[in-house]
Amino acid sequence: MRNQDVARIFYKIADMLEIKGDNPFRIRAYRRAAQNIENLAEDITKVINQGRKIPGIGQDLMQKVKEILQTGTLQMYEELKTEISPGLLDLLAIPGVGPRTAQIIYEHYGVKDLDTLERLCLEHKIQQLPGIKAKTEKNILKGIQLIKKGRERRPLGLILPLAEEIIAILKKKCPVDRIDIAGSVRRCRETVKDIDILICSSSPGQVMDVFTTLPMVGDVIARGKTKSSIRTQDGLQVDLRVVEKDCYGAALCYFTGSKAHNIRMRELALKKGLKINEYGIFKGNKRIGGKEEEEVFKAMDLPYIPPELREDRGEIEAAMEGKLPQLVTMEEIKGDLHVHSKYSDGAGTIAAIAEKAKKIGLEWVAICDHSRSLKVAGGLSIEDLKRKRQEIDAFNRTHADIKLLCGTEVDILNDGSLDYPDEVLKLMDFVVAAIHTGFKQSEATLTNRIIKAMENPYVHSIAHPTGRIIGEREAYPLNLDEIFVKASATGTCLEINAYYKRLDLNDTLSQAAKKHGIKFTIGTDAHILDQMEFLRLGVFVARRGWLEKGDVINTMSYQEIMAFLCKRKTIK
DNA sequence: GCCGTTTTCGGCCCGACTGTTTTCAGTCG
Repeated sequence: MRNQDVARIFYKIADMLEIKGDNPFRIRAYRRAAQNIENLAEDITKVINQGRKIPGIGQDLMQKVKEILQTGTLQMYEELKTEISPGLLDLLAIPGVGPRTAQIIYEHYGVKDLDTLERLCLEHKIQQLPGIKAKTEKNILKGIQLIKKGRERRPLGLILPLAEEIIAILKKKCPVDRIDIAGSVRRCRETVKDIDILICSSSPGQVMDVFTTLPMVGDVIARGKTKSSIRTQDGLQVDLRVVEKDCYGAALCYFTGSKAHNIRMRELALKKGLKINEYGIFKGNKRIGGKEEEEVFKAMDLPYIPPELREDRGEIEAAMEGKLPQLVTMEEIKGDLHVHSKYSDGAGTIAAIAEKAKKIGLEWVAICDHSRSLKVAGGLSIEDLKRKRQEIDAFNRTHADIKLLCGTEVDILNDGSLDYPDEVLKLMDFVVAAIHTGFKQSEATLTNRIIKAMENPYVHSIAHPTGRIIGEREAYPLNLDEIFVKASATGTCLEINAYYKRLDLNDTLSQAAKKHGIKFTIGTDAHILDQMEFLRLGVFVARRGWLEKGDVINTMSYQEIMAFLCKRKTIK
């Protein structure tokens, strides 16, 4: 039973209690517990066996967690399911339909699935219900169609450019004093559900006009004086808030979230006899600040907490103790440690990759092509690899402003051996080892393959360690504890793969690995030149994983990293 | 159901917009 499975049961219980009209704080307790379980970087069974506490889980919920782990379910949950049809929960998923509306529809028509509800809407049966009229019925219909189209979270790497485009248009067409992306995009979550934008302007009406008529608008959901929401033709919701200059910082805090972080901050404020909302910091009725985000934290006697950390995963406690990390920044990154070239399945020549790296502002880039057995990806023969070595050496002799590392992404074969012999690996500046086959093997087999690879002195890092692909493929089963211990013992780095669909290791696993003293390599895994710009996504993951400059070897200069990588080879 | 710098009971974050109302409930973030 995985953490996610336990969390899912608690989320469902919360939904069902909500429909029953239970105590809202009890409902919140279940959601908070679910979220905290979801965020655990370690297996919940292990955490509980060691008697460690999980925030938001008291005596009662702890008992329930244990019951789930032992029996695979929960009696209370099973009982709730007999009271509340699971189909009713699906109604809650419709945007615009909350517990109240779902309950009314269910009571009158016993609707259990979206198709039936859609038919009833089309027959105008829903608008005959108490408190529901034509407009609401139409909105429910829209919501159903939206769900059918898929309202899943989307990768940040695809959404961020859109958010930046909207900002650029608003800046161009309206008088803008300040403007920022807020919400989960600002916190750099790996996937996002919507885009939040905060703006301060001398002409709010004009801002709303421009916003609700943006070229990508498919639908205007709401248009108010301070808040408007649109849905793009692609079905993505974008919310815009206009705020006064003096509230900007407080509003930015508020709309950046996360919700869990905000709740903690507000609770903290209450204890200090203060109140914070999106309009500022208040002592009684008197506003004592809110123009800048820093003021909000300062009022709580806290240092500034970077958006990437605002998930209520311990950042407030760390801030109180003065133990916040100095997060690694994009400016500190000197190179990319995983780019494919034309030698294998990449599209760029050595020279083109170097040129692109220079444009991005890098000092060096490691070109890591696939190894010989990965035929579908144009894996290099030993002869071709040696040719590549020569070309890169020649390039480096004639270029001072950008340096190339000759690398390989060597396959970890089914028995854990590597796809090139040591005498070939030895010729490389940088070796990142990866599993590309046998995903269906057992946890023990897969774990042992990686462990064996880490024992090879020429292997510097493990590429995309868990193999997950966002929205497409689950991580393969691994004993990550064992892997972290081994990585630490052998001095092997772990990769944060920055390709927008991978982001692997992810934030919480990176944070867990850091506790073992492991160092990280960030690589874009770019197969076309433009993908090298995903580098920042890798930095976002690192920041969300609480990593500092010293944890990420991409922050080293060319001389430093060459020395670092060389040292690893001589350990044997 | 959790939790403690108003601590073992009594709190628990808070405001905008919509739609259906005629002062407010529901939903959302």
